[in-house]
Formats: sequence, structure tokens, C-alpha cells
Amino acid sequence: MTTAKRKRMPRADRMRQMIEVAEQVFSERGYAAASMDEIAELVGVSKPMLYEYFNSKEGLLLACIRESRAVLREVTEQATVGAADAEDALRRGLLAFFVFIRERRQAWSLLRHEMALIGTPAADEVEETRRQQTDLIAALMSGHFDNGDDLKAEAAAEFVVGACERLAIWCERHEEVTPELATEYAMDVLWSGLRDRAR
Amino acid sequence: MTTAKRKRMPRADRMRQMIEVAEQVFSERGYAAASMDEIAELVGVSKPMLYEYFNSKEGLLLACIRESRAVLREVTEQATVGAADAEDALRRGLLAFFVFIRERRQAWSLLRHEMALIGTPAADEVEETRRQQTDLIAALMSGHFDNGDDLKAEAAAEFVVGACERLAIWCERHEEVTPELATEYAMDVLWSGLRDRAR
DNA sequence: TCGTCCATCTTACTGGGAGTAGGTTACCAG
DNA sequence: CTGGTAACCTACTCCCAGTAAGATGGACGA
Repeated sequence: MTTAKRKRMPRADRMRQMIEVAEQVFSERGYAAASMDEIAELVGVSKPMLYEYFNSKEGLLLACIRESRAVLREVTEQATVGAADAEDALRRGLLAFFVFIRERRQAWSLLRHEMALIGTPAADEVEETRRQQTDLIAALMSGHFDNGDDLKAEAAAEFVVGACERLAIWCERHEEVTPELATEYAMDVLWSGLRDRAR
Repeated sequence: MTTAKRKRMPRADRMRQMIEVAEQVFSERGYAAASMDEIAELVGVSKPMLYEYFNSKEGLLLACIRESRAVLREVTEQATVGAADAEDALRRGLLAFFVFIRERRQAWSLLRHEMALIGTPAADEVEETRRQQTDLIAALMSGHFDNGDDLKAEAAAEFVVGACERLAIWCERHEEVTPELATEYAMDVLWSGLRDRAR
């Protein structure tokens, strides 16, 4: 690795390094199949250190997820600044998302793994990070739409996020679908609605 | 339990019973937290029997998932027969879905857990059952829409499924959202598109 | 009624990974 | 040079998925 024999590194640095390695291992092997011993060894440190800093395997995964989600948020948020109108903002956001999942597969794979935590004590934490995601959409929408009904707007945000997540997973099976094409598909349904397609 | 001391039951019956119990335990404790020993004990049988019939913990979960998915499919399929037009069919299907997730929480909880299998050897199996789900939508759509582009239709189906899944999860946090209301929200975005809402 | 066969079922184990108790060592401050 | 503490380690426990090898009930032919 980069730091050949270096030991005794400050807490913050060590944590970053651990997250980096864990991200790799979790996304390669999958959450269940990954072992804390393996991660510890790759980091070049003993297992109790992982527990010192992250308390549990779940905690480590959550840290990775938060990291990736922060990046995703940053990327999509940046993409929408300076959008001309609602349609443009939506399209830019979608494109940024689909580019992200193609270029940063590892991070995206991790985000999908949060589902593995359903039914665990950390489920509340997951809820929190998820809200962050939908809030971004909700905020975007409230800036461009008339929303008499808050609940309705929230539902729409969840709807969009879910749809894109699934479409992204689908894209993994279709190498020929570029981010641009995926964006087009998404916009087509999302913006125009299915009504236009009825025969 | 119902069968007090009865032993030595034929394979098919025992399997059904195991699936029933496992469905209960998986949805209560969550997949990771559930133990095969516990399930075996509740069934009133020893652990190797579970492995005899389902090979692995994952296998048992998959059996439960297939069961639940079959029910869901049946329900939604039935709902759409005799629909007047595309809009009606879509609305009926959505309503049936949202009713299902409210009335059969246990089964729905299970379906969500399939995500926990991502990255495991059973991922292919999961893909298969998922395809079943999207095919239903795709078939429904192909019956009512003009689809010059197959890929596009497939994408749209994935899109709808993902959106509804997420919306359903959101509904769990909002007790006040009835299946009828959820359907309305979904139809509103899905059918009319967001364009109508732009200010 | 009595074997005999085999599907159903059991006890008793292994292996591996999550999580921990308690001690050790390098670095920094004074 | 000398505490003091943050970073670190060895060496465990316990739990749980998965398995080997054998026991048993009962259907069915004679």
C-alpha cells in the first residue's frame, strides 16, 4: 500500500483509511460475505481497532454508506445549479445521477447494500440518510413546482428516487444503456407521463 | 401449535409448514437476526431437516420470497382483468398493490428482504423472480401502449416497479396514507407526468 | 402378523466469523 | 527522562450456519 510500514497513525486518518478499504471489500464481496478480519488485515491493523472506531460491522457499513451518499449528493446538487427551468434541472440531476452510478460503481454498490440493514437496529440511521436523499429532490421540486400539498410533494420525491434506483440497477444489466439514454428514458416517463403513450 | 404432537409428516406438507414459520420469523426478526435453530424449533423439527429441504438459509428465504411474490402477482394480475383502458388498468393494478402491502405486511416485508441477497450466490435467482414482476407490468403496458422501442418499454416497467416499491416503503411511515391515496399520488405522477405541475 | 425398506427425523459435532477483555507500546508534553 | 495517554495487539468467548452418521416409524408385500 501507500504507507509501507508506517504505524501509529492518528485517529482521523486511520478512520478514513479503514472506510476506504471497507468500501472496497463490501462492494466486492457483498456485506454478508465480507469479514471484519479480512478488512482489518488489508488495513494492516488488528480487528479490535475497527470496533474501537466503528463499534460494529453494521457501524462500519453505515460509515461507508454515509461517505458515498455525501458524494452522490454533492454531485447531483452541483449539477442542478444554474438550470434554466424545472425540466432542465430535472434532466441535469438525472444525468448526474446516472453518470455517478456508472463511474463510481463501487460507491453505488454500497448504497444499494443499505437495504441489507432493514430490520436491524441501525434501520433508523438508514432512514435518516435516506431522507437526506429525498429531501434534495423535494427541495428541487419545491423550487420549480406549485405544491399545494406537502404530503403529495414528499410522495413524488420518494417516487422519483425509487424509480431511479431501480432503473440504475437495471442499467447494470444493460451495458449498452448510456447515462444519456437512461436519462432520456427516465425523463420520458417522469416528465411527460404515460398518458402520452396510450394508444 | 395446531398439530400438538404429530410427527412424521410428508415432505410437501412439512415444507409448507416450514415456509409458513420461516415467513413469520424472517419478517419479525429480519433475515440476518433470524436463526435456523429458532425456526427449526418453532416448526417442531430439528435443524438438518431445514437443510434437507432448502439447502441453506438463503434457500429458505428464497422459497418464502417466491411464495409471497406469487401471491402478489396473483392479486395484481386479477385486479387488472376487465379494465376499460390503459389508465383504468394501471389504476387498478396500483390499488391492488397498495392494498396488498397494507393487508399482508408480513409478505411484503419479506419481498423487501430480497435486496439483502444482493451480492450473494443466489443473486441470479433473485434476478429471475424480479423479472417475473417487471414482466407483469411490461405485459400490461404492451397491451395498452404503442411501443416502438422494446428497451424503452422494459425501462419503463423497471421504473414503475421501483417507484412503487419506494412509495410503498414510504407509506409504512405514514399511517394516514391509505391505499387509495397512495394510488392517487402514483397515478398523478405516472400518468400525467411532472410537466403538468411546473409553474 | 411380521419383516424389510426407505423417507423422515435425530444427536452431536465442525468451522468460521462477530465481538471483547485486558495487556502492551509508541509517541508527546513537560 | 518520565509519566500519561492514544493507538494498538494477543488471545480469547460465543453464536450460528452447515454437516456427518446414525436412529426410527410406518407403509406394504408376503
